Amino acid sequence: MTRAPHSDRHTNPDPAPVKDKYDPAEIEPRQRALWQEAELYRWRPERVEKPKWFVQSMFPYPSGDLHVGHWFAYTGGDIAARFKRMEGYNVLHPQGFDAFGLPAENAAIRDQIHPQKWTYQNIANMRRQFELMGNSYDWSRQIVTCNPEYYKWNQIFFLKLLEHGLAHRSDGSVNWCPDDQTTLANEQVKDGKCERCEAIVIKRDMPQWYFAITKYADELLDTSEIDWPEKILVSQRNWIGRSEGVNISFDISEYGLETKFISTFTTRIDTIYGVTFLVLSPEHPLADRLTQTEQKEAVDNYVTKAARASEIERISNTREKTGVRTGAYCINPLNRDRVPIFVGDYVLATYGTGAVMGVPAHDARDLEFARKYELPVRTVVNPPGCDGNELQEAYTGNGVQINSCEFDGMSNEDAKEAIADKIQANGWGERTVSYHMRDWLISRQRYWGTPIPIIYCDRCGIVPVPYDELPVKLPEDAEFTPSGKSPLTAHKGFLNAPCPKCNAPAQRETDTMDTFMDSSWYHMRYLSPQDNTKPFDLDLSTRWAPVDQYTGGMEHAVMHLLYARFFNRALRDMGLLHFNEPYRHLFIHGALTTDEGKISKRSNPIAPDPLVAKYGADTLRCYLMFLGPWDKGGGWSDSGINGIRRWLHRVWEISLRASKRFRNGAELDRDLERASHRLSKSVIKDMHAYKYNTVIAALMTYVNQMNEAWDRNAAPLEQWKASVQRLLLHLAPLAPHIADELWQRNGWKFSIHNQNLPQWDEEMVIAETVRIVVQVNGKVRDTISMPADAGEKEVSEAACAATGVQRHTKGKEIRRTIYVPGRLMNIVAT
RNA sequence: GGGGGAGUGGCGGAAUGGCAGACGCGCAUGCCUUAGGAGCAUGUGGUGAAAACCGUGCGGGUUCGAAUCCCGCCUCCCCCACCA
Repeated sequence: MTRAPHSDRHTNPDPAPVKDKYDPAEIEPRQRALWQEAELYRWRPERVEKPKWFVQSMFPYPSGDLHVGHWFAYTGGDIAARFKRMEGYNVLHPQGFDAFGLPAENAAIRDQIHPQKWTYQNIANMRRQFELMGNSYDWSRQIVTCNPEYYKWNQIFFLKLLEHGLAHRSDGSVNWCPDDQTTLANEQVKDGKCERCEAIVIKRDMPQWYFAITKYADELLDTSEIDWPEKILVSQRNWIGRSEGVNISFDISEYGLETKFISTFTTRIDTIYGVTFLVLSPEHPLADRLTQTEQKEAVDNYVTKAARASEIERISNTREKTGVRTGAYCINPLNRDRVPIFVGDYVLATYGTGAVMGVPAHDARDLEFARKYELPVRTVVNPPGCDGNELQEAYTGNGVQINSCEFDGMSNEDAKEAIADKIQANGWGERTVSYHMRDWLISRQRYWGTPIPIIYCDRCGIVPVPYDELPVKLPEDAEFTPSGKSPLTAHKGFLNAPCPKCNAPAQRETDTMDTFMDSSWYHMRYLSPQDNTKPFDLDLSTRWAPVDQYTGGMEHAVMHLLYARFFNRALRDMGLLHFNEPYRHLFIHGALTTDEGKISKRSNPIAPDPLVAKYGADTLRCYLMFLGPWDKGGGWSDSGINGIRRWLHRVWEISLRASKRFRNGAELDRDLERASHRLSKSVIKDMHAYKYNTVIAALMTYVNQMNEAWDRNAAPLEQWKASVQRLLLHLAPLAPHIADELWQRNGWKFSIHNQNLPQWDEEMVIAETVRIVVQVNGKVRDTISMPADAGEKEVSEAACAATGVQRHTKGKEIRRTIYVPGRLMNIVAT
């Protein structure tokens, strides 16, 4: 229903035809059609005269609908791309879909819809929603990772990694539902139970494929080639978790097993004389072997229970440290002490050697454990100034060795080296480096992912699928059962295949790859998305890589971003590309939240579409960016969106005002001129820092200043037009539709998005006179107005004479003055 | 538990050693209007008649000067190996 235009029934001082009103619903689709027709955002690699700028936002998972969280993330990326174009760069800004993953499979089970159909429906819908945003993507380069033309390259990379010794098959622990006989993702485990059948979930080992990221651990610690936020670099360093220490063996030969020693890793070999017990992880191969008959039942029960706890639970310091005696003992090689062996779940099988030496005096967790099981506490590093009383807390700092035989009296730092030397000399162990990072487990017991191109043959063993048979495609007629079991294991046509070597009946690998495989190299695929002869173009990649600017969310701080760095190096070492780092600059935007937490598909999506229908895409874009700094995120509420709409209406009106009715001034309006140069200075500076909220604030201020200039009636037409141009040019990256519409309505050449940034002149920023704040003893007492070029002496004299200053210096002696040129004068008086 | 970030008016935020609260929301008053979830104008941290004083989570410190730097504490949010 259309409302009657009431306004022209009444006296309107300046009646405007309806079509001159700002109507986003009319102009936004029209502008987007013009851009598309002109192929405005198509990447043109042949334009080598311009410097290149590859700017990429982390591609979305096609979960169904874009929510305002997506808009928040992708608007910022688009603004960055548009700004770089106006700075004169040749910009590539692509987009795609990270289309493999668990939700598609869940939908298949729940709604009996094929994951492929579900995924492509979602992609179509999200493409439509993306286009509403008006982002400057080159959609001709869209990639979809579940397309066989894409995942074929995952399979080829997998085989190449295997050939180069960078992929291996080893046991790994999974969440296992004993009722459904299937692997569960962490998110499918609710309170230790299977979310489908409520059976208690256990940990189970099964053979899985890994990539040898640990071989690159030290290289990944080198971040000299990348400009990333420090918080991300810190996260990656912590994740890699490099620590230097000693592997030392404790003698268990008295039990007559083929294994004569338990190896433990410690970074504190200086505390070796303080060892009063030893703890094995429940998964440790010796845990069962060493357990004495009378302890057997207790240990078995404990190990079964431990298999149910998650890793994060287990290493939590608030959780009580528990363990159980094995009844066995081992010998500390340095002092021949015989110490008891426990099994405890605060020790992780995956870190170090899966066994730790217990030094309760110098480790908080060990102390807690020792107190619980009444084990002795022996201090071996004396804190400085210690009076010899027993320590109340574990002491982890430096000090002097005591109770440590010939090392007594040394600093513990020196003792670390001396003890390590002695251990190496006697063959009890060796210095080693341990990493917290494990190899990258890529196997997933799922359907909706890249099939791992391997065939298992009884005679030939593990046989790679030959390159000319790739891709190994997902069968389309798979069945999705409520148990969640991988459909590939039940699909005879997929499972059974002849061995490529001996042609005997054999079976395919039914696991698929982690979706982080897809995202480890996708940026390169944007350069040649339709090329079926190679994964990416070596020449283009050499010229266009690395990605200059990558933006995304904090949740990818470690895994995706570390895997991509690893993968790039692996490709380099296999001769497939010639650079080290995939992403040169990185920007991590914040998250939009509601009272219920972070906005996401899973928790509380807020749909942008109704807001676009009511306010327009430009208003929503600006509103989201005006909420706060892009890297901080913030709380979502639409309570202020109307303010942005009002402002864009004012931009509309002020930009078209002169053509209707211009009140000409004769001379340049100096205040407006200064405001213009100041605007460009602050906008350009803040755009480089992604501070879009203050960019918008500066533009709002400028609109107010233009209105003041209009009221002064002082600006000549040319100056006014230049001001409108400047306003629109700086607005264009943020609100691309209205900026281009107004640009064209003013008769300027299509498109505003092909224009260069306005220039500014530092001399024009400086005012002729400056207001100087005058303080007495640090408190503001007056302000004075001075010529911009006034010297300190003149300012000081004027400041002392100011009435507000006089009042507070009367009867006092002026000790000194501090002058901040052009800004502030502080008078110290007592 | 570990790692990261943040605490400023009624609200979102600005200011990173120099006028605290830019810009906007909300609110108030006025104008316009048959009408307004529209538009325009003015005002808007607190106390106070004023002068002035107080004020950036809390307590201390450095400094001529601290939201900003340092020390100690409190609170909240985000991320953490099969969600992507």
